[in-house]
Amino acid sequence: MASVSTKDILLDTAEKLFAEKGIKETSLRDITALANVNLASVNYHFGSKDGLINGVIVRRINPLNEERFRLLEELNEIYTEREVPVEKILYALLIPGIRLCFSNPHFLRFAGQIVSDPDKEVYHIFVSQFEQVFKRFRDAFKCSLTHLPEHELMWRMHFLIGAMIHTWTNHSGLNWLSGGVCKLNNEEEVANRLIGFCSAGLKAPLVKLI
Amino acid sequence: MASVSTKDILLDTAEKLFAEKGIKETSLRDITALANVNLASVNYHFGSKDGLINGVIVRRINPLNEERFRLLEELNEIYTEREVPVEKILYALLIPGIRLCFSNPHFLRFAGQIVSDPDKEVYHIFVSQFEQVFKRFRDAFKCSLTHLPEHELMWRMHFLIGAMIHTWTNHSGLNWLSGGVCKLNNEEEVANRLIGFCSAGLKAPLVKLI
DNA sequence: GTTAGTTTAAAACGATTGTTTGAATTAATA
DNA sequence: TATTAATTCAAACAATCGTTTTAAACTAAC
Repeated sequence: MASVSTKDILLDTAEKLFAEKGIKETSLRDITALANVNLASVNYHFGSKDGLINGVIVRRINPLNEERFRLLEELNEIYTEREVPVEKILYALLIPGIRLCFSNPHFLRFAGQIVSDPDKEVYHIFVSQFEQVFKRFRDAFKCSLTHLPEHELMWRMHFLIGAMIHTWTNHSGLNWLSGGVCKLNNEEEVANRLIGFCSAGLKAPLVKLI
Repeated sequence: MASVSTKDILLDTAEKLFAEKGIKETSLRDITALANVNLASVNYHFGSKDGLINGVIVRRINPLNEERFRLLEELNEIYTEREVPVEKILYALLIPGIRLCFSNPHFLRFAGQIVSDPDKEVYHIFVSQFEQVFKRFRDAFKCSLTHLPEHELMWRMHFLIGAMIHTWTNHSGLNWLSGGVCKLNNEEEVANRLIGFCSAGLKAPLVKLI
């Protein structure tokens, strides 16, 4: 009992292989072989491969979103009556994911695959979890960007979410594209750059539509 | 001969199904059944499934990138000696993809899957094609954002690429997240919003790193 | 009209997939 | 310790996959 359970070993190994090889490209035999457990244990503990995928998601997603909400709550307590700076809200939204990228390089690469997978019902599990986050932070931004029409705000949130997800999944790609110039030294540095970019985008003057 | 060739029917059908169901989730039998051609014709015309995937990519990628370069060249001819506005460069980079999204809703959803797929060698085909685009536009931005250190510029390009890809793959997701408020009326409108967001991000003041 | 090259047809191949089975083993309980 | 429940194990299952094969049909040039 003091030792790590088969269930946890499966979750860890699946998370790692899903991120490295892709979800569809990873067979249950790959996972159980690397985890040194029996093939049937996946169906025993999780019911199916989809159950395992689901298990990998929920283990990380809830703490991630709770941390976002906690940070946002902290801001509301500090900035009573005053306007919360956009950068602070962005920090609450973005830093939990970036921290997770550094502490666990696997999960959010795996998450990125899910977001761009059009078929899976797993996609809806993941995105529906994000719906609450989107709404809470939309309301927070609304209070600090009062001049911005709501649909314009949501467009811009859409773009920043794209930058966020791409940072999750492809930060090794930037190292390559930049010829090694852009390195990922620490999480605060990445967060600051992303926040700088996105806050400017959110605060941009309204575009004149033709 | 005047009729559409089997090869083209296969490319069209594969592109459509890859985008709708996912690459791994689409079997050659799915494709050939919908295309009303024989199963073996895939291997005859393309050698393998990977060959077909490759065919779907190269048919669209080259015209896309050529259009980007053409628009960039036009700018260089117009703005001789003068600084090219960042918005104009962004337009050259972004509008070909957005136009493709509207004229062909399938391909760039398919492309989004490839970008977030860590395993496939198809990924490298796709990304290596983008390497030239990245470098050409990096140099263009460099001339118009002279105060910005190169590595900072590349970070910001990384973020805008994320916003771009997310716009390709998930613009239906925004419609859903926004509760139908954000609609995709026409390509120029989407482009203007994305350009507004990204140009502000590129021109943002330098962040002070701790 | 014959022939050579190209394309399609139907069937089968071998490999891999997620899943299930039933016995063996371990752990927990009383 | 005896009994029960929980877990692990090796093996097999049925389905699906990409690919290959062999024959038939078609096209175009001589």
